Amino acid sequence: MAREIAKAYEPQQIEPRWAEYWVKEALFKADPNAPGPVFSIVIPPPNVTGSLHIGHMLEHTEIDILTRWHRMRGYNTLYLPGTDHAGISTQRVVVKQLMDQGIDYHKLGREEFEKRVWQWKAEAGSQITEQMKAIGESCDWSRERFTLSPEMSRVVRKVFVALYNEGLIYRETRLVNWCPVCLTVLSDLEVVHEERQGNLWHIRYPVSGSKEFIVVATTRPETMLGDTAVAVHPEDERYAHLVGKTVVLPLMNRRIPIIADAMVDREFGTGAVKITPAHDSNDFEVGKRHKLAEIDVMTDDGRMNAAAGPYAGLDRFAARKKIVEDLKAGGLLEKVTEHKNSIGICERSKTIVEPRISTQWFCAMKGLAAPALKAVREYEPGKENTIQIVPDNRRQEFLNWLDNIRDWTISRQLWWGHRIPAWYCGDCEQVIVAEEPPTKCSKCGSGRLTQDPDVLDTWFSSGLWPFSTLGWPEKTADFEKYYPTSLLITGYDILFFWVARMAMLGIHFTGKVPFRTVYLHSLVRTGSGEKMSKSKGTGLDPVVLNQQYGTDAMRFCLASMAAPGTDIVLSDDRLGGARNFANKIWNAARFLLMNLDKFEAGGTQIEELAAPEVRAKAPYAAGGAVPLVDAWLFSRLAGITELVNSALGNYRFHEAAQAVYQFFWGDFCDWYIEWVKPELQNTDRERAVVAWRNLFAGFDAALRLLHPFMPFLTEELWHQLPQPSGAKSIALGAFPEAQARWKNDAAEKDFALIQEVILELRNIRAERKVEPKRKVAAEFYSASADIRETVRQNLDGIQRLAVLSGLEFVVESIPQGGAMRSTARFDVRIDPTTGTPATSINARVIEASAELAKIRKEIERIEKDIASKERQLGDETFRSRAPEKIIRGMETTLEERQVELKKLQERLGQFEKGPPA
RNA sequence: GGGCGACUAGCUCAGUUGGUUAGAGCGCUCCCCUCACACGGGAGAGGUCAAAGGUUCAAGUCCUUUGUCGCCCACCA
Repeated sequence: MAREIAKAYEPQQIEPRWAEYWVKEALFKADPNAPGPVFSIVIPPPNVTGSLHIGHMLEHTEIDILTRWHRMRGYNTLYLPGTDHAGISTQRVVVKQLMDQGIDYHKLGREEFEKRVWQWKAEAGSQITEQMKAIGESCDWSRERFTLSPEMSRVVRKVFVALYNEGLIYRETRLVNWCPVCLTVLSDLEVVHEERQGNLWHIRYPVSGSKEFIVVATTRPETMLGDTAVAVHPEDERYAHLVGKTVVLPLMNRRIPIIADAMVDREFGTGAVKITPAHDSNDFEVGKRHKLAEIDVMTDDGRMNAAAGPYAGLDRFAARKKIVEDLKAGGLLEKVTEHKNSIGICERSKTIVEPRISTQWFCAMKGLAAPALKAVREYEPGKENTIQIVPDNRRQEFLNWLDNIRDWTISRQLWWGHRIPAWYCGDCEQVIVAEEPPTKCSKCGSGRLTQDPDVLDTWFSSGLWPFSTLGWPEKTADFEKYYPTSLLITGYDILFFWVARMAMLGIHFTGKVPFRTVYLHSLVRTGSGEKMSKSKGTGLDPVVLNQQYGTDAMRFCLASMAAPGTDIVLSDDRLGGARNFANKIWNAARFLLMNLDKFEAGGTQIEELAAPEVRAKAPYAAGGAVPLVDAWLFSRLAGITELVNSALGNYRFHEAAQAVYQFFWGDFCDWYIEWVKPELQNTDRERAVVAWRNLFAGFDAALRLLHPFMPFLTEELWHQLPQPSGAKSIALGAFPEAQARWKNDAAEKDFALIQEVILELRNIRAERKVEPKRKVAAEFYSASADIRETVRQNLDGIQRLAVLSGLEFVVESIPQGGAMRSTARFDVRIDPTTGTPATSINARVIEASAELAKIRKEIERIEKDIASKERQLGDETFRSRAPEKIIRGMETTLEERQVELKKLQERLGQFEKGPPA
């Protein structure tokens, strides 16, 4: 049976097949009755109409790595997928789409509009989940959820009504953040602040019945049309005589009072402030204190309204311009200065947010925040009902925010979302809040009821996600088994938007924290440090990258860069490196497969290699002893496995990925495979079988270690290699555990010595420009009998990997100079006459002088090192305080350094006598 | 105005509790298309860890100050 696979790894040929297989076989369907400890994770639901971006790719890679890792370790694992209706952004997308077709969504009417959005959701909504399937995320697709599905909506209504009945949800008129483009109120979090260079206009307000002016400074002249007072500080002597008088509001010719209020900063501007309660939150407070009128001078789309008199109809910025001109013309503009201030921008539309008086629904937060605060503050490993936040520095951020939390504006003037379950009676003042539509007024019995037109902030339903998706409020098997979820992986940019709200609502409604740990992943940034964004054209499209490099390479690359707490800048180089790694793995497997035939031809059933019990017994001994290289490999494997398991347990993806990389490429391919090649063909059948068994067991373990990072590649290769019949997927197999019996310090030390000997020999060859294939004679010297013995026992491998015709053990130290190298423990020399003869004299002189300089530099470095060590070791305080291990180690190193120094000095002496042979 | 983070090899970045000669990928130099892999193999060069001070037997790692850059929070007109 010929086992041939393509010469290079071609992910496009492989990925779709396994992606489909995993879904079709429902391999990752969770079973609440299955045994094992629980690992459950719910996806941060991406926007239903969105598509996968690079941030998702990182997030989902991390989630899937941990999910697959836990599953392989025998956990009862659930990875629950789903999407978010994403109220405001979805509505914007559909509105724009309609606009492109020349349709005004207002004219369509609410019902028809909602229908169109559902239609759009049906068409576009599966894109992101299809992509998730295509990149092989190991979700349980039978449990897919959507925040606006009937089931989730019922939970939303239930929660709303409960909070209302508890008095935590209320309706009130106050100054809110208004987006004139989205035409809805926004929560504080949806307003992003930006520092911008603006102006401070100093405007003269004439004092009534006097020739005096009071000068106010403002950054927003257009709001003066709604001024209802001018305020000064009560103790400001400059204006004391004016308090109680009135001014004539310029342009409007309205008389407004001069009042005294302590909120005024005497140092700022002129010390006199215009008060516009309807358009500034500070002024709103002042207005309340002084019972001032609130004059809204704008329309909901940011134009001046009728109250703005002659400016009505102008856009707010046009009005500003016009007003400034008019003031100037009237001699009322004293001066204009530059002023930097931070302004609020709508997160979605990027428009400047307008503070505006409006009646909205709010959720009181203080009471909800307290238990969440407690759960995070009191976290300790293993402590029930507390939440761990990783990385730790985000924890303080979380606590600070919750400490200063303000009420949450939960209503939105949108059509796409969970409609607020509140009805207003047309015949009395009654407000009815209920889970199901009421038929008549609970107070007057009237049937004239209208439902509140607004919908809920999209984060309201997301806030319920960890329990709404698991069947709450019913005590379903899923809820009982998988809640609280084990872990939440999400971006730190939505720590407050989402994580905090889930924590609060989860604890409030279920009495338990919704997740035990929150791991906040990095953000993927562009080369210039910005957050990647498709709209800015700076985003990398993961679908394109997956095509180009393969999903596995992409995943591996992201994982290897995902150090907690630092952002990621992705580069083609880095992706290419990961792709090369995938190819390396592929080719190592190819090597195994190509040789399997030969092995089989020798009469051994390859099925034997597939048997788990055969693999479990590795490393096998040949002739009574485990060959050094095998003992070394499995000892390394034990170390790497330990490291990977501990790194993944601590969300240190990069450490885990890099460790596997080094192991596979460096240890397994460069050394192990190269070393065992001849053994596989050994005419001593028993030895060959041992070599094969060990090779397969080693490769099998490596494949499993790699699987969470590179699921497609490993699944494909796993199926190509002999496996027990009936085994469906590497994903359902066991993850390696570090075996105590694999640990072998002596083997690691001995093989490291062999590697060093080979390295030094190759080094001389390269320096002497010996042709790669030319076998040269070499000499070896070591004062240590142990070292000599280790080298003697591994002579074949050394000769082969260093391309020697023979290695002679000499009894005396090899004189310094010529084609030799020294370390503290041994000397090696090659016979230059077997190498390539004479380069030109000129070249030799240059080389010699370069080497001389190198030797001198090295001597200098070692002398410095020796001096520092001698000083430390001679220091009594050091000896008494430093750990024994450090002292011991330093002493040994010092001895070695001294030997090295002596040899180098000898070498230098040789050089000075004359050029080397 | 507060708070946080970054500054380590030409580039992009690792470096958990301070402990013997600071690492990786890419790039660079030299040699090789050797029967798994040129998406490869072999051998190298390259860093006074942003600056200054301090703590310590010992500092890339802890403290202070400064500089540059980035982020978050905050109602200063």
